[in-house]
Amino acid sequence: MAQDRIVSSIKDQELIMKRRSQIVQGAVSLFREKGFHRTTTREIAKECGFSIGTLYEYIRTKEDVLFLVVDSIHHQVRDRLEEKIDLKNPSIDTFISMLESFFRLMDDMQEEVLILYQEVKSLKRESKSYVLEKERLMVGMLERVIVTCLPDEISPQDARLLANNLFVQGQMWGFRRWILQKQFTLDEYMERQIRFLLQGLGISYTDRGK
Amino acid sequence: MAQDRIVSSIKDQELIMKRRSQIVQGAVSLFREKGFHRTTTREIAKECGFSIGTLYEYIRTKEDVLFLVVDSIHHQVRDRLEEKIDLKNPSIDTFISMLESFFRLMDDMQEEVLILYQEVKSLKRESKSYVLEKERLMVGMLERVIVTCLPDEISPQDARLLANNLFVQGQMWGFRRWILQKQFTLDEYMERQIRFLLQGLGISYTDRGK
Amino acid sequence: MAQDRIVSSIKDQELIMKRRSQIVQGAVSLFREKGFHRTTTREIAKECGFSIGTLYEYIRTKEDVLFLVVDSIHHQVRDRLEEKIDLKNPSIDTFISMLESFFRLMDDMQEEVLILYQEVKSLKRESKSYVLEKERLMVGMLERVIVTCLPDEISPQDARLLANNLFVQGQMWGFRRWILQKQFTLDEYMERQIRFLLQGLGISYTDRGK
Amino acid sequence: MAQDRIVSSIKDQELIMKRRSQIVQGAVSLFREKGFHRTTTREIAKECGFSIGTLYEYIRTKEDVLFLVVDSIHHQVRDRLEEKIDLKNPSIDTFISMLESFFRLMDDMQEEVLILYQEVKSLKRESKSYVLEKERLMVGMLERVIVTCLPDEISPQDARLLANNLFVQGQMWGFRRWILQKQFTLDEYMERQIRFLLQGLGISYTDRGK
DNA sequence: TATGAATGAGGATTCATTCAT
DNA sequence: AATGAATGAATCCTCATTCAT
Repeated sequence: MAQDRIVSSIKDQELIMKRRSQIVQGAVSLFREKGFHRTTTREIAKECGFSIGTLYEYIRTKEDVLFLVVDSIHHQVRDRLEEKIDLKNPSIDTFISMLESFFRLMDDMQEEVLILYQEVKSLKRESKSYVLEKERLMVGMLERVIVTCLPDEISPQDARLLANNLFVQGQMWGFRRWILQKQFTLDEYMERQIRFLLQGLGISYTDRGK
Repeated sequence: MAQDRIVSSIKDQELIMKRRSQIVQGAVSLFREKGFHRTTTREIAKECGFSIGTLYEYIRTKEDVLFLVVDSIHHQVRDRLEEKIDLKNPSIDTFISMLESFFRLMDDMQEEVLILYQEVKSLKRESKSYVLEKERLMVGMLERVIVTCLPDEISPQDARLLANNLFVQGQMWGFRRWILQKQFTLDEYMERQIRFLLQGLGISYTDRGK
Repeated sequence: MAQDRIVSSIKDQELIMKRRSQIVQGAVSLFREKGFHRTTTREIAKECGFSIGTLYEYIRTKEDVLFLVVDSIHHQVRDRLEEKIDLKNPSIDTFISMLESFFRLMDDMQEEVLILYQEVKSLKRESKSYVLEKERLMVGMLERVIVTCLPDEISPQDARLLANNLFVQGQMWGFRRWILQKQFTLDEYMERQIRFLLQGLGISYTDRGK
Repeated sequence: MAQDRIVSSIKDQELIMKRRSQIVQGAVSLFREKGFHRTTTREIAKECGFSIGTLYEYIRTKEDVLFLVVDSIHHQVRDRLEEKIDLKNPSIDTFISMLESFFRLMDDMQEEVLILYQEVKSLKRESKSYVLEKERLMVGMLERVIVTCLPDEISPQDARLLANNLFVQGQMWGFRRWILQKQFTLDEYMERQIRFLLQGLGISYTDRGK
């Protein structure tokens, strides 16, 4: 559990959870605006509605806040993704609809994903490994979807690469919005990405999905 | 010209160019290592081999250094990309070989591209627009390659999206190296990405390229 | 009574005594390790086995803890010294054996004496006077021993100075242990100091004592 | 050289010496007043007449200031002591006069000695060893004086102990001034200490010296 | 032009103390 | 009486930037 990696001087575990979720909420909105480095711990405390001293009862360093934020975002993405994934009845149609859910999720969380993207590098080695491992798991989820739902055999290598492609294309919608969201609506974007993917796999893509 | 956007108190234009290229060189290697925020101006000056005072004769703020760096990287990428692009004899084969050149270029400059990726956000609005505009031009180059070399008509929208995909897949090789470069060699990676692209466009991809 | 100088919000006097002795015990071991300034009130509370809130029920400021500690050490030293002092049968031999007891006591309590030595300065003027007064009493005890046990008349001034010398030589064994305890065993040290003292007073010191 | 143990970002060596001596001067007067821990770096900077930033150009941590202070005091004491020591014509009379110089020196520098006494413990292990080594050297000087000037053979052990006694008696004049300086003038104090020392060594002490 | 000493606003973190439960 | 969460003033230290030489 990520929470356990951060030491607190508070004993009440529930309170820790509550306060930390406040911290994450406050910090996310600040990190969005100004990035991790330009945000001060005082601002974070203020945004959370408590004093600087209280902030430091729940974390040990500023980097801990970043770790909490990054970990929380990962959690959310994974939880929401898991919700949408159903491998019981694999078919092209369910495949497409899962991909759509994925793209919509990435659209919905683009701000958070942007943070993930730009600030993970500021974590210390150890936390970074932890976070990257989590990302690997998420790519793994997409990979499994691909392997399970597609009719023809696909090599594990190809599946992994396509999962990475999809993952990045999902993120790309957010971090390249300055170029993409001027050209496409989300639906257009999704439709095209999915079409290229399926055609790339030799699956005829008529006008299904959506 | 990007250089003109940064004021210097030095008159000699040639000297400015020379010193600034020293600055870029020194800064790039530091930014790679520790990122923009964790690099101090003193370190930059030292790395460049001159004093902090001299550094400030050629720039006005630390952000100027970042701008110079980012701009220089863009320049290099573009120059080296342009070298490889030849639209005189469009064909699938030249298309493939251009893409390969592109991937190799991104492999070669992955450190620099990473900087581009992670630090552009630290630029002030104005510089950022300038830089993003440059990136648009580069995507435009890929777009033109796609439109020109591929036999069948392709919609401008599709071309643009594919250009973005390619562009990001090139960068992805570097910034997701922790996952990709453990799974694939560069050649494997390129081969696969190109294959998926062509198949996605309905072009049979046998064993050409490379 | 020193205890009365410190205000508590607790009514039960016995409880106050009990808790304060816990405080002293915990604090001494921490002050030994890290000194007064580097020890936090939280650490003290923890070491004592109760909460920070409880700690503050029995003292008003961190300095109170230091005062309690210093006072308690003084008390111990005095009590244990008094035990050993017997002026009923004055003689050179009892003199020597009392001095030996004194040196052994200082050896035994060197950690505490060190605290006394290094931290008294951190007390506020008023507490400091109180503490110094206590020290004066202890030097007075040595002084009386000297005056009573030595055969020849000795001027009060000389007696006072010698008492101070002895007192500091006792402490010195602890706070200069890095140099003294590498050169001498306690017995050697005592034997020599006592010999010089007696000879300085013109009393032949053969091989008595111990 | 102690100065070399502290890193500075300033290049001009002479300036470093000058500024550091300012730092020492300012810090000594503050440490006298409030002790090391209660003195802030800002106060030190202000006392020295420069900004906090400038202070930190010449030191790296607050502890460095303490080290500079302690080292400088040691240096002064040693230099001034060395001046007075002349082992060319050893005799009881020169011995006495050297001891008197020593006591006068300790009287003159009692404030500084007090700092030495109370704050050395706040140094980190490494600096502390360095400082204690220096103190050993000073005790060694007194030891040599004893061995050289006294007529009868004296065991090295005894010489070492007496040197320590003298050293501490010198310091004691300052750090126990609240008790000693109320009872004795400096001359009385010296005269007595020297007398006891000589008699302790079996040397008849009439009314020589001074 | 080049240098590098000086500046001080700003930032992360600590910790004695309080007070509601 | 006991608890421990909350507070925020205080403190150390950094670093971008300036300017006299």
